[in-house]
Amino acid sequence: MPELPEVEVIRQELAPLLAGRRFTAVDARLKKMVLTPLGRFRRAVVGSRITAVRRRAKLLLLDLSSGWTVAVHLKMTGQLVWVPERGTLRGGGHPFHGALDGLPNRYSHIVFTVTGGQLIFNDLRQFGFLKLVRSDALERWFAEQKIGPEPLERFPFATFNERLKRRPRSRVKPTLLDQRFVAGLGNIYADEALFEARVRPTRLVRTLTVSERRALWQAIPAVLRRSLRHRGTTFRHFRRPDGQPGAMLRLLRVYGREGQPCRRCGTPIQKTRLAQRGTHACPNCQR
DNA sequence: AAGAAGTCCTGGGCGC
DNA sequence: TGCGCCCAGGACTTCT
Repeated sequence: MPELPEVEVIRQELAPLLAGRRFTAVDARLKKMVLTPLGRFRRAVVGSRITAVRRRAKLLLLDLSSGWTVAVHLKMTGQLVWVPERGTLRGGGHPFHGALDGLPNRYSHIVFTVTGGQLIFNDLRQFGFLKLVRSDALERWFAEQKIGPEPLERFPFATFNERLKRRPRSRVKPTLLDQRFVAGLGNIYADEALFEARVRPTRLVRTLTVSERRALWQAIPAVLRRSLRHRGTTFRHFRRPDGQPGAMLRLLRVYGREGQPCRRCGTPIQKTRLAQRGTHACPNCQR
């Protein structure tokens, strides 16, 4: 469930906490979470300094002084929590399934000891992963996966429209969710962007008018930036590195609002299933 | 080539 | 009170 804004919030908040610190130990309690052979992983990480904390798509990237980068994918329930040697975690009093109680706990699958604290990878559903990639081979790795353009960086309409033209027969929402089409959207912000652009999620790409394409192209970064300002959406599991939730949930316009009045026209928001995903839309203002 | 379905996994919420 | 079932969905794989 962490999508681009949530991963970016983690990056922004983790970067000053980790910059220049050194890994002194790695405790891989659940080995399958590390996609790299553990001996190699440990040799690259332990003793290395963290030189940068970056993000590409939904991947968080920890650049190390050893020339390696630890790529972290949180998938749906992953969390990266910073526990300082002295200090406390604030849960924020949000409804939560206990995954931050008493860290490290049964969901803490990887525990990094860092000078000054611990960096803990929690993941209730164990879908997330860590992978070691040579820093100078990262771009090649992204290219192999065909990860699409970053919507908050250079993202010209012409490129967006060209990409739409390549998949005329696809429905628009599955297209937005495809990381090869555009990087970083997940179920929440795909629904939010379609609402913002007043486009039905089931529309075939080839039927979108130029003004609808433009509206969608504008809506994507607008929705992501708005979430970023509010430090992301905490639906269940998303936590910032200090354990606090994001504040975007109550500002969402369609996601999670089935039956509630559309904020534009008052029509009850409908929830349907599209490509095996819960899909929220206003049946009146999305055409 | 697109789309449906299966896969990983746990806990919450529901009906009975 | 408790059991069985479905749902949540990121991204990959397999089948149609």
